[in-house]
Amino acid sequence: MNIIDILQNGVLEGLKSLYGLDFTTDKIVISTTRKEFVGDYTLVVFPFTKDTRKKPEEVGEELGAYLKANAPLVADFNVIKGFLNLVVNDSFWLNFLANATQNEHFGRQPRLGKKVMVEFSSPNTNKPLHLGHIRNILLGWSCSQILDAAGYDVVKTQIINDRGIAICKSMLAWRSFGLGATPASTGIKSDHFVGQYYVLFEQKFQEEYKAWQQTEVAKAIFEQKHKPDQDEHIFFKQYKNDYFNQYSDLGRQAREMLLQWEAGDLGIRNLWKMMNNWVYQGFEETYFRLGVNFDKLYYESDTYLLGKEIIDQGLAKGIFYKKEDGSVWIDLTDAKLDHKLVLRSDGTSVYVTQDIGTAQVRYQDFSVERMVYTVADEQNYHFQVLFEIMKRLGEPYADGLYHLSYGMVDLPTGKMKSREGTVVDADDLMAEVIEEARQNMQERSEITDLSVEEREEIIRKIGLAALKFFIIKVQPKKRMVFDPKESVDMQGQTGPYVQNAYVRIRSILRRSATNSLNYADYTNLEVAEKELILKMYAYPDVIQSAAANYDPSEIANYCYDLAKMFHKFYHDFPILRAESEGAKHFRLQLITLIASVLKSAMELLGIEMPERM
RNA sequence: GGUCUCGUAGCUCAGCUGGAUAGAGCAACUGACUUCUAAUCAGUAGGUCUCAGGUUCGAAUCCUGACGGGAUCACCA
Repeated sequence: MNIIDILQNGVLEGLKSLYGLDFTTDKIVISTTRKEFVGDYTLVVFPFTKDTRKKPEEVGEELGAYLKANAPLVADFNVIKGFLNLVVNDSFWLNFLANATQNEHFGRQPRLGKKVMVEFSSPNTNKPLHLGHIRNILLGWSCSQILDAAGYDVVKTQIINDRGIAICKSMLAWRSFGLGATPASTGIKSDHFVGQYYVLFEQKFQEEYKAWQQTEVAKAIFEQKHKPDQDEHIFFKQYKNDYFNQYSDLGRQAREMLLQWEAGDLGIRNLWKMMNNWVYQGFEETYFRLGVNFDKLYYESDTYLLGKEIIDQGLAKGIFYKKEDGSVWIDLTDAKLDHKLVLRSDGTSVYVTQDIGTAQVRYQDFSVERMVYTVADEQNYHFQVLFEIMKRLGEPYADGLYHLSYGMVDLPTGKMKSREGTVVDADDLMAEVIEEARQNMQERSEITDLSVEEREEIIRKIGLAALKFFIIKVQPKKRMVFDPKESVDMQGQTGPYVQNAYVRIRSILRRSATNSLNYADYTNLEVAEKELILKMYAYPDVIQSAAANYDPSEIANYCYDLAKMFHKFYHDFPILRAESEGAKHFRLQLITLIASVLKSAMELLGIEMPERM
């Protein structure tokens, strides 16, 4: 039982016995004591003043005395204004420390026997991964790890958007202008290779579009359709899609290719397979570098036709309705949403339809109770609609659907745009941040005795930690700013700072020859020592909370807090040269647990700890 | 315009279901390595928590409204 629960119960009993009053636990607010006051936990007594008709100080004194006499855990208390500060028996903390150090799974919950699927990354196969994907991947990955630690059986998945007009653009450009070049023949990483042809298509298309704008047809369209406040430049910028669909020769070829693909044209399918395989190879490398993997892959080319049957069934049940033109809709206005199309008039599926079908397939494949979709917040509306539809269809897992929505990563200049070449590439970014770590390392002498390989491994861990921590420490739903020109920080509230705390501890433990620890005579804990123990006592709750909120930033901030407390402790107190053997042994035990919690917590974020740095 | 979302120090961010004097880091300035790794620690300075109401013993936190940023409102995915 958690200590806060025990204290709450004690307070309940106290209120009953002292005043004959019954309260519910939600009125009993207990939090950790602020560090400027004496105590471990603090009870807010204001809520009891009304019923007891006593002053807060009086109630505090009486409750404190009761707890001290009746709750074995409570060693002492003091009252300041309306706050009752409780001091918990040191033996409780010493016990906890000993037990937690023994428990190699400390913080992790026992298996619940419940399955949850986490979807993340889900890239298009026409270009390489960028900074936006990195936020997505790190969130999805750490969420998976956190749910696993909270007792769930997690299936990590991604849906690969391997079909559609965008992929055809890359294919068309390669076929028209590639002259048979391959990643192998050019030595370019294979997903970047394909991405180059996507960019090339856009360039050629822009040229074509510019030329067309000078034609009589174009001028006539401008005259006829432009709004009063639009000049030619603005108008044609917005007209681009229409041009692509109606007049563009390249657009016509791309659409044709898509139709051939859908018809199963062998040549097109082979080209598609070849280029997609290039992309997959490149993605694999990037995922590997990032340290992530998946348990199951879904491909849009397999799922894009799904969902129609469910729509038919729902139509029979009256959940959907059919318009005269044959299109099928659902009315969600009573859920404050709009009418939504689910089947086109030609009977084909749209985006939601696919997602409805895919969700059902996943449920059939894994019988998961919950599904987490890691997708940027621009799709909030889509997921509201999807989840509402699943509820109305009465799917058994409908209540377990969650959209892990996150804000875009902005550059200081604004939004990233692939067309304007302002995208920060994932591979480049990782390379840069590792280079940054290498630069920093050159001013240090700590690991000069190691081999080149060992040093490189450490540098890699530090660089990636800086990048990952920077991104994960921000709450998912908030937009964040990333300046690629400014090097990623390695000092202060960063990944390397947390790693450094771990490394310092490992260094001490390497030097200490002691294997059996005996600190039975060490009974008067320093305030700083107790604070550290309290912080670690909270670790399991932090995991639970992060899992419940699908929020890895809670773990990141916890890591930073704990590392900060340790760094200060390290500075203020000797460990190997402590004032007594008891103190030394106790502190060795303490920092052993700190190291293990830091390592465990950072692992939940996908961040590796070096032994030295 | 409707809906959703964000607004805390110059910058990047914490602040849990309302609780004590709103906290970190970066940048600036100052100090601490013959002592367990200075990627560290300590200090100075920096705030009308966007604004206005409301609920409450108590509001950065909850409610309403305004202002500002963003997203979204396709027979695209």
